[in-house]
This record gives sequence, structure tokens and C-alpha cells, in this order.
Amino acid sequence: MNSVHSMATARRDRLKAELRNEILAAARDLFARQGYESVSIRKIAEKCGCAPGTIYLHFEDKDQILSAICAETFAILKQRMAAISKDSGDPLERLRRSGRQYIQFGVDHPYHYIVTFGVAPGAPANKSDADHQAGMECFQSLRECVQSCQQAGQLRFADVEEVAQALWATTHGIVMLLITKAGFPFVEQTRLIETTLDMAIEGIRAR
Amino acid sequence: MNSVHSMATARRDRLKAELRNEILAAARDLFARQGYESVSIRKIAEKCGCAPGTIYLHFEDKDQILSAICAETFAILKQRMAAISKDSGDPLERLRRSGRQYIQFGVDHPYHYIVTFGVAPGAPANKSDADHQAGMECFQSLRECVQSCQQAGQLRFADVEEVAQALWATTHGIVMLLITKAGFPFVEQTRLIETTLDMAIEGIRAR
DNA sequence: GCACATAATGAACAGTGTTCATTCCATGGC
DNA sequence: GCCATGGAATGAACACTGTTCATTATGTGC
Repeated sequence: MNSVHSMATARRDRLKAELRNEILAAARDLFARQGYESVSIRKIAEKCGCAPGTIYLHFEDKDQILSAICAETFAILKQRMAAISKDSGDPLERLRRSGRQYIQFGVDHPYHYIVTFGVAPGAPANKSDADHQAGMECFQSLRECVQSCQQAGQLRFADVEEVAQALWATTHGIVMLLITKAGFPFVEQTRLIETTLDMAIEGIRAR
Repeated sequence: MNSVHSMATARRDRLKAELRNEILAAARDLFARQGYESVSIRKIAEKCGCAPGTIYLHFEDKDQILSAICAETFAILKQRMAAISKDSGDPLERLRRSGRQYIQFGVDHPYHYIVTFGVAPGAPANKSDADHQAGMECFQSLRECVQSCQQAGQLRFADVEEVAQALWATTHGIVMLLITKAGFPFVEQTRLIETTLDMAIEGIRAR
């Protein structure tokens, strides 16, 4: 074979990519239904009709499967956040929508959120840089929203970075609470989220 | 033996409680250092010099060990929070001190905090009632602080529970961020904490 | 038809949480 | 002192986990 891009090679690659997608689809469904820890490689293999070992031809390890799913999902979040940050209208209201979007995303995709933002401190070397990169890009949109609020003179604070980080803490906090303390008798979720957003927005608004 | 409370029985009970505490101590240390998932029953058993099976004479399962540790941490925090909630002075300022104390506790005891508040999701049917109870009691002080703010007419919101939970989310968020994202280029820590507290307090203050 | 490269396999390995028949041993009665 | 008793401790065993790797199958190019 003198060419790397023969007809047959292309076909093989397509088939390989197909199985990869089947594995991802199976894993996505099982993770969402039963949680990451409860889903074994063998369960994923069975669901997509291949042997356990085969999965390791497509993914380095179990974590990489979750990472791949996260990458997909976070691409969506990044897109939504970026879209909002480019909207017109009152900057503070844009900031509120941005926060709402962020929180909603975390609540809707708890496992993806945990992997990217909720890693334990003791873990050595932790997750891949790609995971962090995706998360940081989402934060950038929030930063831009705060920036435009300040430029419109609507901020009570001088330091944009400071406010952006405080807002991140707030939204991150409510997501983590709702995710990890699901058993706690929280007030109705939407109402709690709106109150938190209101508190945060009114807390940074210029007087 | 005609009495259930003989001298010998008391001694046996004391020895049993001692081993229980040794197991807890070993588990607390290992969980904090390596994380819940990475610590096996056998590792705990080895560290406190007993057989794996012995642990199941003192705890129903691995989750129950974590629950017991969480209870301890809740107790410490509850004590500190309760002390502040009984202080005198401006209610909103008391609330600010309360939040500061909570955040400081988390930052000072990152591993305990993580073990108690940062557990992964997906737990089937979630935690025991004992965990809920401990959490409620700990949260009660914050609730009381918010309550007295409202009674003093200093609250912009009507629902005390709602505000208390939103404040919890905010403080929890900054603790988790500072702990789990230690590598992120945060603004100077004290300044970030004070800004966040300021944002929250000003966000709920009556106009 | 044959050789070759790659994909797929599934048994095997070291680990996990948990169980349970067995052993140990301090205690109480004689 | 000796023995029976009952709870505490054991550790082998079970069914599972993520992961590896020698082996097998399969589609491709000549």
C-alpha cells in the first residue's frame, strides 16, 4: 500500500469512528441514568454489543469516555454563554441570563459538571488539561459580561476580575449544592435559583 | 449473669467503642488524603490493625463510615455557627460574620469540608436521615441569623428559608472554588471572600 | 490464494465491597 | 482451677470492578 488515504482505509476509519460513537452513546445514556461509578465497562460493552477489551481500542480508560462526553456537552455551554455575552440590551440583565444559563446547565448535566468543575483537591495531576480548558473558556464569557456592565457604569465595584470571580463562586455554589446535596429539603428549585441570581445582581449593581 | 450492666459488659462496650473510634480516625485521615473512592476497606483495616470483616461489626457499610465522619464535622461547624447567631449587634453584620466564619472553616479544614459537603452525586436514595438531621441543625444557625434580619426589617425578601439557602449556596461556592480550584489565578483570597460577602449582604438588604 | 495489518476478542490479573462459617477469648458459674 | 457461654474478631470466599494482552478473526492489496 503506497497511499495512506486509500478507499479501503477511509472505510475502515469510518467504521472505527462509528463504533466509537456507539460506545459514547451507550456510555452517555448509562452515565445519565445510573451515575458514573455505577456503570462498568462491561455494561457499556454489553449495551453496544462489543467485548470489554474493545472499548480500550477507542478510549484510554474509563475517565476518557466521560471526558469525551464532557467535551461535547461543554462545547454547547460555551456556545450558549458566548451567545448571551454578545446579546444586546441591559448589561446587568445579560449578566443575569448568563448566570441562569450557567446554573441551568450544571443542574441539567450534573456528572459533566462535577468532572469539569468539582474535582477533589487531593487527586494528583487530576483531570486532563482539555477538561479545564473547556471550563475556563466558559468563564471567559462571564468575565466579558461583567466587563460590559462596568463600562456601562452599572457596577458598584471597581475590579472586574474580582466581581467575575465572586459571581462564579455564587453560581458554582448553587449548582454544587443542588447536585451534591440532592437530599436536602431545598426550596423549590427555580425559585431558589432566581433568588440567588437576584441577590447577586442587586449586590453588585451601582447605587 | 443477672444484670445487663455488669462491670465486664461495660468494659467490653468500652473496648468496642475504642475500636470504632480507631476505625473512624483511620478512615478520616485516609479519606482526607486520598479521597473516598480511592480508600478501600482493606486499607482502613490495615491502618487500624484489624481484619476487613471486623469493620462490618461497627459499620453497616462503607458509606456509613463516611456518614459518621460527616456528623463530626457538622457538629464542630454547628457549634461555631450557633455561637455567632447568639451574638448581639446589627443583624446584617452578624450575618456577615456568620458567613465569614463558615467560609473560614471550609478554607481552614479543606479535607473535612470536602468529605462532608463535597461528596459525589449519583448516590442511590442518597444519605441517611442522620445526615439530614445534622445538616439541618448546622443550617439552623444561619437560618436564625436571617430570621432576625427580617424581624429587624432589614431584608429585601419575604421568604427567610429562601434567603438562607441562597446565602448557603454563595458561601459554599466560594469555599469549594478556593479548595478544589487552588491552581486558578484567583484574586487575593481575603479580598475575594470579603467582596463575595459584601455582594451577598448588599444583595439582600432592604432598600 | 496468500500475506499482511489492523480490529476484536475474552481469559486473566489485581483490585474492590461484602458475607459468613470458623476461631478466639474474656467472662461468669461451679 | 476448669469449663461453658456468647459476643468479638477473623480471613477465606464471592461476585464484582478497571485494565491488559496473547490469541483469533477479518477485510485489504498483490
